[in-house]
Amino acid sequence: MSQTAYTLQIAVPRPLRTLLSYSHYADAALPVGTRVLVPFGKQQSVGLVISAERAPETDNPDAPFTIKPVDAVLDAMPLPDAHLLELLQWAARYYHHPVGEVIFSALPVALRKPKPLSTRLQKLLVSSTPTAATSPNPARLQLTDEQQQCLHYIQQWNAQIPRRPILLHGITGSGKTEIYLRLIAPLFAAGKQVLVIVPEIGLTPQLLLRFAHFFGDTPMACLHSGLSDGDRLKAWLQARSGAAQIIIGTRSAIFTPAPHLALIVIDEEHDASLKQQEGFRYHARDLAIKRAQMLDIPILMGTATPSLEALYNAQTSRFHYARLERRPGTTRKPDLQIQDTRPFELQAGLTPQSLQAIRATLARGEQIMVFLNRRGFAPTLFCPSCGWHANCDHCSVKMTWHARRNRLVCHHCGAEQTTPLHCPVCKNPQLTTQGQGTERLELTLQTTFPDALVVRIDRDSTSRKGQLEDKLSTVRSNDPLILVGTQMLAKGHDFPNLTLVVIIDIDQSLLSTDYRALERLGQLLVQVAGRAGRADKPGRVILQTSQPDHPLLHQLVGHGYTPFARQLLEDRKRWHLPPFGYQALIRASSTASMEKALDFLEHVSQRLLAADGAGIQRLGPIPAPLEKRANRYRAQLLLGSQQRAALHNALHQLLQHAANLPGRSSVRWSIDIDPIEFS
DNA sequence: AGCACGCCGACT
DNA sequence: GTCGGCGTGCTC
Repeated sequence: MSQTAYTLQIAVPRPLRTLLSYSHYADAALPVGTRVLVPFGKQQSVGLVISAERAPETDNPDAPFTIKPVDAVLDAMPLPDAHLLELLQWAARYYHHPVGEVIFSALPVALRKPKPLSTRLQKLLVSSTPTAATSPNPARLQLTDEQQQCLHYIQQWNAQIPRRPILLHGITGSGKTEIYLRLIAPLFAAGKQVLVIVPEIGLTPQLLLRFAHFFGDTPMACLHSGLSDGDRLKAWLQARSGAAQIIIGTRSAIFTPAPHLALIVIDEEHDASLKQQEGFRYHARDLAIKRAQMLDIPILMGTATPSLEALYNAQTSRFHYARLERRPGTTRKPDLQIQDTRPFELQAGLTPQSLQAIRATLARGEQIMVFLNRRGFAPTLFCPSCGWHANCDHCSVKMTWHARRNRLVCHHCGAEQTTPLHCPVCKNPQLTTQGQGTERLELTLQTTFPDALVVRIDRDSTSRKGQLEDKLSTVRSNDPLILVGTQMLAKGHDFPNLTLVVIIDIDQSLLSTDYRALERLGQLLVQVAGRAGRADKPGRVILQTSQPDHPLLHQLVGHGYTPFARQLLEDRKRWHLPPFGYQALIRASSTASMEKALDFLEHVSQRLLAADGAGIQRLGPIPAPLEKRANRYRAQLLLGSQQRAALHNALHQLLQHAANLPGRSSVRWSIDIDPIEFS
């Protein structure tokens, strides 16, 4: 039997911006997505077939390289399917990231090595015709009229062509999950699959429980960071085969293959953890929208605090927009008030009114949360006599003092050192701490309220396994207590007896130069405030600040999130900032000096100007807000344009030359499309 | 990313 | 004279 010669385009997991050509002799073309082993320079590499076509009869005599044959075919069938590969290639172009790195970073780690799938795991791949799923658990809540109405709208929209993504803006506790469940349930009888993306808060145990309870024994695959490589691969293969009908996971789960995918749900659409902040910097929400569009399936994004991008898309009718404004069971919204800290001598970081409110709440047998987004005891250790501050040796930041461990810790690089007994400069033995951290807050609250139970929840107090669960169950016992915590407490948890939230130290965000800081603060405040007053008890939220007259803070407190966000959008429009303009951030870092990083970006900037980038606004190069981190000097160049295409064309041209930009070897550099983090 | 090649400083 | 530093180039 004569075999046919094929030319394959192969992606390899290296920072190459092209595919490589290999030859292969076989009876039939290898399917797209098949893993192969290929010769690569002096080494071998795993590779993935992107295309296969019949090789020309005669070799091109002046080809710039010789085409080598693949060494081996690793699997009997393709792993990512054709649709997923198309999405990944689109993402590689959009994010200007090397295609092989994009593709392989989307695969489970176990598939990045040149090792064939074991026969045991191959069995998981055998495409199962999904059996008619058991009907969902009938133990369901009755929908409220508002929820019913909302569900009805969404179902109508989903029947319309062309489709639009749907933004579900529902206040905390309004029952967004109920809507998700009822949209998902009808899909299973037809053997369909659904993909649910959640933020990384321990994979939202309550959401997971809710799903498990509602859908009974419908096969579910969970993909989160706690999984071992083996378990992750298994879950992935079950989704790939069609056997797992509910696929629920964090950011990277957006790359799970699902042949019968019929709906994508993005929970907490506004959440920053949906954007990868290293390497291939994709946004899972945006890729989900693209994926749904490619498959022509519905996509639903839920949140209590929509991103400005999503709100703008709703305003301009690119998204459908549904609202849930009522909490079932209670009618009262929490009472929000701003508290000026300036006239008072703070005790434990709290104003007399806040302390009084805490005392009264404890007396009623209810719970309080004091929210402070800074862990440790004190953010500064300094010498009052000569002014020395404990700085990190590796970063341009002050170190945080942790009392329990009696150590200085850098929250940026993790470096630790023992607390000095004297000032290293003037030998003064009286070193002083300054500022508030959750550790100090816990201690001072305990001293102020000696009879109260004080529970602290932050990264430091929950690092041991089971510790977080223990603390959460203490809170859920509903005994009166004071909860002290960071970010970790902002979302996903439901504490029925919590009726007072005190938020302290938000001044940093109000004064920040980062144009996204206020949006994030607004989202955080609303999310934290949403913890107060569940069930039948009214909630109260006290916002301590030394900027009580900040107009946007008033907007938020007085009129709520939507007018606040509209105001922010007006500002963004005026300055042509996203979503009214498009941005890309080029970062460079050097171990040698700031100069090196800035020089490199200066070359980048010149190249852009010389190329078609004349219409691109350039801000920088400038040192990054965090100038030095983990021994690397960091600089950035921010690019902006009102035309997305113009920006992307300029970047594309720039990258043609990226391989020979001067200084490229001594700096580490990266491109961030649609950046949301500027530090 | 890895790996080789190449061109200058301080070693037996 | 050569060992090895890392700046540069290449992988079908």
